[in-house]
Amino acid sequence: MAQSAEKADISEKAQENTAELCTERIIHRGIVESVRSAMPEEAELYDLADFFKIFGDRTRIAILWALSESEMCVCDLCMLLDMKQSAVSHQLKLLKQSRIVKYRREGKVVYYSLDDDHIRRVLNLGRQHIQEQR
Amino acid sequence: MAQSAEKADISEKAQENTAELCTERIIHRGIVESVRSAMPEEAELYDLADFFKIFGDRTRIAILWALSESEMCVCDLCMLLDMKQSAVSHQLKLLKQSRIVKYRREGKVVYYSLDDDHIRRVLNLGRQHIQEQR
DNA sequence: TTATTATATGAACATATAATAATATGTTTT
DNA sequence: AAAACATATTATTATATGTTCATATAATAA
Repeated sequence: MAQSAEKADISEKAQENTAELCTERIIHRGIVESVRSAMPEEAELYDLADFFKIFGDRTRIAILWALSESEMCVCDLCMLLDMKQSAVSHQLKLLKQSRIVKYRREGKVVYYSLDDDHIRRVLNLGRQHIQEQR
Repeated sequence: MAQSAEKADISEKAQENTAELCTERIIHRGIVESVRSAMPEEAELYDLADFFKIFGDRTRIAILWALSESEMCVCDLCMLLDMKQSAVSHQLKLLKQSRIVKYRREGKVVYYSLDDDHIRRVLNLGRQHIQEQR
């Protein structure tokens, strides 16, 4: 009843503008509704994606891997990774903003390290995963 | 000796072309060398980054969150996420290629689900992390 | 067979992102 | 104070990525 009403609604919309909305029919209404109620808020989806996005770059993974071995300064990272200082600083800024690394200053030198063991655990899960896929 | 030779070499290059190489001085040679020996191969860095990259998108996170609740077909996902079917299929293809989701066909309908508990653990670690940051 | 439905794919476009060059900032040393 | 140095930032450019449209494929029903 509610279902056929909605179907009518959908085909109406489809006539107006096929491109505007998802005009698919629901196949498993019950599942869709129960999953919908388990979905988080928009902001949480974006935060979660943004968190993982940081790990999704070769340069940042290299930096994180290095920092998982030892605290390092920017200059050391440049040399290790054979990269321009500004490129390294850019990535460190992102890592800093996401609270994935922390830093301490000692005179002119800034030392970076992993923010907490949480980050190390995420890294290790990823390492495990790709090991298994080989 | 080797060191001063290298320095001379670097400043020479710097004169020719400042942009060519990392011209920074090494501050902590010992650390750089020991970390260098702990770094993985290039391919492993890329694989790890590619793995996390998949989680670094709102749409894919939404799909994964949904699939962590229940197996779903493409059509259901379209309705749940209010997205075009082709957009959903494109993302499912990426998830499939990375072996993050698996699928089974039942007639015309294709059901997707998380590939293994590994994926669920990665997701949950991420969820925990952003919870703590709030 | 043809029609219908569910999903997949290719190409194009718009946006996001990483690296670079050039420059600025902040710290120490002289 | 000025010079030297380590790091940060801004603007730009090249590349990567997500969504859309159009179309293709696969399975079922008539």
